[in-house]
Amino acid sequence: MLGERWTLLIVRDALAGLTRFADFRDSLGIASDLLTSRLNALVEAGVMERRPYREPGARVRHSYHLTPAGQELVTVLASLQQWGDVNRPHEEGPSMWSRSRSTGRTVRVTFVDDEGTPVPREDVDLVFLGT
Amino acid sequence: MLGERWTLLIVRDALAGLTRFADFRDSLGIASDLLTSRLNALVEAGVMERRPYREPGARVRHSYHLTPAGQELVTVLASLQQWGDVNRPHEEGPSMWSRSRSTGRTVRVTFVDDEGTPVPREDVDLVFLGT
DNA sequence: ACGTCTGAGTTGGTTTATCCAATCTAGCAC
DNA sequence: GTGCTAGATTGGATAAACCAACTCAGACGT
Repeated sequence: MLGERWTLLIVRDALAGLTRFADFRDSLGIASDLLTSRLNALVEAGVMERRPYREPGARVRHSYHLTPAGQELVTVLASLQQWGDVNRPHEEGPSMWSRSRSTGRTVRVTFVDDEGTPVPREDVDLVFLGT
Repeated sequence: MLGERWTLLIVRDALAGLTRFADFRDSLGIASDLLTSRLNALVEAGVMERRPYREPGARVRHSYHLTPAGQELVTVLASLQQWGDVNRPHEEGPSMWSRSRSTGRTVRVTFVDDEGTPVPREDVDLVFLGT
């Protein structure tokens, strides 16, 4: 579901604080029919929720907000960003990074064990069930 | 590039140890023309590399292996898996998890600050440049 | 040498998804 | 009523995915 085109980009923009249909459309350049379809799918999947809002002198409209489940995707987006930053760098440097809201320090995504001790990526093994 | 259909699934299977054309095709059920195209794109992008190999009594063929850059994607795949495990669980439980090769302990993906101290996801803020 | 078999692609045609522009739909202002 | 606007819908063009049939190269049996 997250693998469909545009979906993770919409989530990224939502993490950046966008909430309105036109904001997503203008930021991503996505066609409005697809944006409707993707937002509905995200709402259906419990990643985003629709909220009514009202600007003065305008009728009620909907805005789109990440649910807690959607906010959890920050880890996925940050790890993708981190990978691209290292392995496909832009000359202008990264256009996004992660930081602690409370301390202001830059943070990164990594593996930790059950005691919270970081584990280097080379030491991590994916274990698969089934075939 | 990673967002194209099948691409991350191929990487996941490569992390699971698959290396041969037929293995990827049979595991994923992908059409062989698309598999050719995606493997070429991954090689082109420096995520996988082609290696000649030879089974006894067969001609030389190619196998596909993750480069170091490709192996870095384990963090992305693990964070996606972790999200799905929590937010879209299967009744049979997860079909994949991460563990430390050296200690055997289960590991998870999380944010840490520059001292290696874990930072809870709610405290993490994505910072964007530009618009 | 000759024909057969097999894994790894290629090719051609169909189906599905994306793209794009034009159109529609409320509800508010006037 | 009429006009305006953001959000959404529709229809047709383009591109991507899908599927089955085919090619190709080399090893093997005889």
